[in-house]
Amino acid sequence: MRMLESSATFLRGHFSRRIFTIPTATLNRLINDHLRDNGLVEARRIFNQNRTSLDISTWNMMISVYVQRGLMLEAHQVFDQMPVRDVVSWNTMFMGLKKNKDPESVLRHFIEMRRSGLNPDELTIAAIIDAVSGPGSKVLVLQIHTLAIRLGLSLSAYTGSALLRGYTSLRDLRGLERVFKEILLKDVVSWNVLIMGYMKLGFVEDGERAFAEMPERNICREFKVALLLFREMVESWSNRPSHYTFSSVLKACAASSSLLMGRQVHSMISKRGMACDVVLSTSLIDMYAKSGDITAASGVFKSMPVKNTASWNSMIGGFARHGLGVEALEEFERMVQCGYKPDQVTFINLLSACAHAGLVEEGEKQFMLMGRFGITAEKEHYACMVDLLARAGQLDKAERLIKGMPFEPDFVIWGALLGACGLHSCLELGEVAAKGISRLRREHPAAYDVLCRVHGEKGDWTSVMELRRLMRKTKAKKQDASSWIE
DNA sequence: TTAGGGTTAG
Repeated sequence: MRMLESSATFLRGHFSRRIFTIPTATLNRLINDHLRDNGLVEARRIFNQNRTSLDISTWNMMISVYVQRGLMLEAHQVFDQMPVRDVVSWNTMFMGLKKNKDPESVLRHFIEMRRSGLNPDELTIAAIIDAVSGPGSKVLVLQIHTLAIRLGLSLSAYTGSALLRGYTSLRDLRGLERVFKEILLKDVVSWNVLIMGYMKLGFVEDGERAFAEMPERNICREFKVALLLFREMVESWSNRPSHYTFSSVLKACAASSSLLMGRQVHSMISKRGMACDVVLSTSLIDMYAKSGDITAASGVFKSMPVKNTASWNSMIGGFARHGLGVEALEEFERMVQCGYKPDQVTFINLLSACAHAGLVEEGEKQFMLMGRFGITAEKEHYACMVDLLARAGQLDKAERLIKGMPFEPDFVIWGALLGACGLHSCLELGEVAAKGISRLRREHPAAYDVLCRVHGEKGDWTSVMELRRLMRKTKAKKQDASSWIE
């Protein structure tokens, strides 16, 4: 460090007297050494003094350091002042914006990058795909995939894994398989993401249909394929399953309530001595609870030498799912006694446990006590409370709670109220909820259903017919698609 | 000089 400082003084001296021009390579190395040694202030000083003569790689490194420390404003400043930018400069910015959860800026910058005439590389494609992925972005994912194919980047495992995530988010099984086939050298990540995608889609879309079509007894078609892939991977030496692999597979087992496979994975984890991993154990609890085996979930939880908030949340959530409200409350008490700090999720789980078990008073009490732990009630907590009150038939109270909320009711809150109105055949409030949802310009799958049924029960067939007509009309509406990249 | 996949909820 002292050597670095003295060399900087030496160079600065010569520079100020304009005797020598300092070789760019030396300056670059000096700044890089400072950055590596955590000397950001000194690096920035040398950088600012010499910025006109610096290598593009040094500019990029400055941006990268700022991005890694979450200093996006500073990263932006350096990026904006660059005389020339290369693909690394753009990629580094994309990663920073992505980390900052700013997908719109990622896209804006991507378009700007294309206009500047630079071609994306595999890192660019991956960052963009991750930024645009989501159920409503079909056109974008397809466009970027097309671009990746044209540039020959869809063959890479790095880009491929992002594309796999993209197609999973579109719930596009065929797209998922096509991308996987395209990847030339599949690595552990490609396999993990594929397995995860298969499981997610298998559960949501193909579930019962695949189950019925299946020639064998206990495994749905997609799960069998995924299990075979998983075994293939376990057996191949270069693709040893890691913590990531097991965690993905467990999450997938949980999502598909695949207890059989979950147990197999559990024994693989134990055999490899990975049973102590907090994340894996938490995944195991979740898997067992979601597959219906709450005893096994509780067994894993009790055997954990180290726990964290997520583990407790997972256990409390498991009890909630099983309608074991009292157990959830008791576990929560133990959590607090053991000195763990509950977070937002803890209370969502706890309140939903009360809602499922009909423990109205206890739920209200916990809702009031949240502040003691420094947690402010957010929309999610209000949604649980609306659910709790409305399910228990206290619809007026639920409505009052919504009116008194410090924010506008959202889709989840109206949905909870709507569901309960269906349960208790309350037309008046059901219509309020349905109107609330339509004001958000959204469709609720149960909205028409609930209203039709309640109108039907009252013998109001004119309204039922009108609703059915409306339903057909909305369903027939097609989504507009437009191209705005390139 | 940039580097992807893991836990809890609704």
